[in-house]
Amino acid sequence: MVKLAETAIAVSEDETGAERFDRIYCELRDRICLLTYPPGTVLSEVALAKEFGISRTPIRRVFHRLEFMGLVAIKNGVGTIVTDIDLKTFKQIYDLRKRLAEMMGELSPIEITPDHIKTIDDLVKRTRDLADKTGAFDELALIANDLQQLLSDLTGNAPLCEITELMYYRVARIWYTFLPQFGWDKAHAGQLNELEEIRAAMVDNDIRSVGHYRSIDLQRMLTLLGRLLAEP
Amino acid sequence: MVKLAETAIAVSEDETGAERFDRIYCELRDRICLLTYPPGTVLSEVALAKEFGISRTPIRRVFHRLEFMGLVAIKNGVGTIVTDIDLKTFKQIYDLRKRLAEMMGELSPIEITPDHIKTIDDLVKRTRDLADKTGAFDELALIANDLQQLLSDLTGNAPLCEITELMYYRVARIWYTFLPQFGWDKAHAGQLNELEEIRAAMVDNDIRSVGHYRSIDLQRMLTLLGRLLAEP
DNA sequence: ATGGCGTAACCTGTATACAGCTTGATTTTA
DNA sequence: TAAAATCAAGCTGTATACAGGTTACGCCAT
Repeated sequence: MVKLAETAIAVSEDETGAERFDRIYCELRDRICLLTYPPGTVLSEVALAKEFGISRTPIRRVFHRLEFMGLVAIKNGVGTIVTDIDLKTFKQIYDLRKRLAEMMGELSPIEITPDHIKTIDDLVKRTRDLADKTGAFDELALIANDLQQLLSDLTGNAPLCEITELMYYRVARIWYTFLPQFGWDKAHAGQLNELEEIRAAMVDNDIRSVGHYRSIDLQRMLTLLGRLLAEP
Repeated sequence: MVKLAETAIAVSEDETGAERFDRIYCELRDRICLLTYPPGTVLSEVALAKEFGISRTPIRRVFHRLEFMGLVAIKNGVGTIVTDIDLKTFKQIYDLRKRLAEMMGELSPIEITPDHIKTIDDLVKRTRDLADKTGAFDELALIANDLQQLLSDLTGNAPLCEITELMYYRVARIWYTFLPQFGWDKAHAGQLNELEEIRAAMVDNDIRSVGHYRSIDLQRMLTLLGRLLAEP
């Protein structure tokens, strides 16, 4: 059973409409990214409406947002289907993300605060604690999500931040699909290595290097993947 | 009276739902970008529903898309308001667009076809014909839109193409706001110059230079704007 | 047995009534 | 007179019934 971040959050009584929209949107987005809904899954408006105790209308709004994010395809008369990504597009997005990562340090960089350091320290610790927990890929994925969130906070150029997140969530589930094939030790070591590189750059208040390391790690991922696909 | 591209297009009888959505979306997007609906305008769901002869539901879908594109802000109980952009965000987007333009030639560049040359030739001609038509800023804007469309066609990396367009439309109306302040001759000469530079690069089948010139012109725009804002 | 057709089940799309929110004008009250 | 409360108008948000599209199953004819 996949543990979802939002599951534990109690729904407040006086939740506003926009808040509820965000809550459900993030919930479904995470379910897709963590493969609770693997590619090809048909999502039902009525079923989800019932689950969240509302009508189809707000669910449809969330669906259209997910469609715009590229996570689902809405087909009239058929259903709303979790999308898959072909390898060519996957590589294109990774190439793009590498460039966007480099830009993080170059376009309106911001100051790194102790809070940021605290966050990255926490992520490093969480990852270290997973060392012997072979196969906990879902927890690795949650850490990756939080790292992306941290990098977003470090991105001073708001539109750059926005499209970086867009591209991250668009391929997150595909990355997650391949993760187990790398083997636990390699996957875990890779994540830990990236976190520690980024942490070191953050301690030096060197955002440019943060982006640089991120970019290198994306390339590393591409290389690993290429090797994996070439072998069999 | 602003001449809109879609206005002349006859609505086909057997138009599918998705086609109608695109048609209305493009129509409203252009109205916003060409300042038919200047920033601050309150758009009415019922009025537009009546204009297009449909109910509020599909109009609402278009509104939510426009909101996601950053062109309107939907406020419960108030209305759907055409957004404005502060100068800081404007500059951030231009900085970003400069980088994205450079990438066009570097990420999966495509071959330039005679059709592409034909399109740019046409744009150059249209611009030349405007030389003595002082004050035809709206036609200049339509040409700028078509140029952006052409550059999208030349972008092999699909996600890059997508976010480039996103950023273009987000600031297009702001650019259009400042255009008259440059004076007709300067605005017209600038546009023509960009088109001819890009055309020359295209004839050489040199996409990298196409992106480079685009980037340079975005910088030129920023410089002009900075001078304009510094003077008074 | 098999090919084609019709139909039922299920999906999204649309229209519409109603609820909830915001705002500003109007009325009431100190 | 001024300030506060009230109300009305207009907006978006939600729920729901119905329309339209797609698919797959089953039936029938060949």
